[in-house]
Amino acid sequence: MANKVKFEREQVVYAASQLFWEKGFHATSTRDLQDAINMRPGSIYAAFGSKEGLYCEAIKNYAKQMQSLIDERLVSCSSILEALQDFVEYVVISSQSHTPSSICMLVKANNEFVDKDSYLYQISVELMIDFEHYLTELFTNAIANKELSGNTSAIDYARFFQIQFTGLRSYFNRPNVEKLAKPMIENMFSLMKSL
Amino acid sequence: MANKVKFEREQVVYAASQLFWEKGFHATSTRDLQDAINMRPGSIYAAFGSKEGLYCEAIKNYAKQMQSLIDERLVSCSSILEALQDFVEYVVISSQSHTPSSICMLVKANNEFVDKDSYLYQISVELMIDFEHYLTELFTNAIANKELSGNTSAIDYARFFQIQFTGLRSYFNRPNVEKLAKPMIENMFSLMKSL
DNA sequence: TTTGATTTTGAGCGATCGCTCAAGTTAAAA
DNA sequence: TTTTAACTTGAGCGATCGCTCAAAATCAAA
Repeated sequence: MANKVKFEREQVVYAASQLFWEKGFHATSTRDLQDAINMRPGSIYAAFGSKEGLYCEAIKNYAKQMQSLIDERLVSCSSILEALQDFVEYVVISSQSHTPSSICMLVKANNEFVDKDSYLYQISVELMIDFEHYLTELFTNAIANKELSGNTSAIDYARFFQIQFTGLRSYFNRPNVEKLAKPMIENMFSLMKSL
Repeated sequence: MANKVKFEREQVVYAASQLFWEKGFHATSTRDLQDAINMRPGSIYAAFGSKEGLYCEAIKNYAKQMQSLIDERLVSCSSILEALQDFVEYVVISSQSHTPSSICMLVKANNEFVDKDSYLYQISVELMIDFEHYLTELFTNAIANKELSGNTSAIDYARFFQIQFTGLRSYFNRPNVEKLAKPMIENMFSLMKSL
């Protein structure tokens, strides 16, 4: 052997994800990253290969963070829809002040990487599809639990959820609309239940 | 006097808006712009002051393009809701192949400019609010025409429209979902009519 | 200890960035 | 035709970009 790495990979990737989430890929410089994760270029490139490599781990880390937020609520809430609504309210309302951006990092990535052949665009699509599958499982269970009618398929509920959620997060990325959030989210869920 | 400018400002700004819309502000280099608008740096900076100055004119031009798309349809369609639905179908479906991005340039700008004090972020908010006011007028008329119930206020219809529209455009910025668009848009409008 | 494989460091490379400005070109006014 | 103010050109500036690599530091094994 000889020597061991001195950084905590998980912590470093998390810190990088926060910065990339806030500023996007292009507007985040490697100098910004050096400061944020407290590593020198040589170590960064030994560990992650490139700015793109680090971004790739960062965005995957972000996707996990999102799912964890839902998973926690599935444990503490008494129904799947309640957990989802609590999750949406947390993301759109409560977390605003201590989160890098109102906008989903996957959506930001999907918007930013214009070249459809690029690796990072494809990763963004992959992670969004993963999330849709995850939601579809939840809605499958919600239908089985009679929380939702079976008039709409689980995948269509998942699509509906993603569109509403993305639309809401986009809408609340502007000043002076905070008070509208709660009723709009309630509206989203009552619409969903009426599908 | 002495000499006259040799470029058509409107055409140049339009060409710049297409490039900025596609690639975003940070990923568009001034060399890219030079090629796209066929001007040399000296002329560009004499006419627009800075990359930011040109972007500013470009995004305002984009907002006008959007409103024109609706205005045209208000003339040719027999109701306001029909015009809006045709507009949404055009943007989400028909225009996909010859448009720089599925994503609204205002939304892209709003996502990209993180610093809330920056001029370009504020412009993006301003233009979104302008568009919301424009929509509110349309929905005011639609309510007066009995195309929509008066149970919901015009501004709330406008907000609903923006959230759905943004969510849809985001959803369709991924491959292999084209066939879902038409029914989803129909769903959006039938939901809106049921509000 | 000493050794030596491994990791960390940071000066700095070549490329590209946004932008400037002196020189050349143009055309209305004299 | 000459003058002259306005416009266009493009070489290139200083700054910053993503990234490299030789040297220094580190620590398990000998």
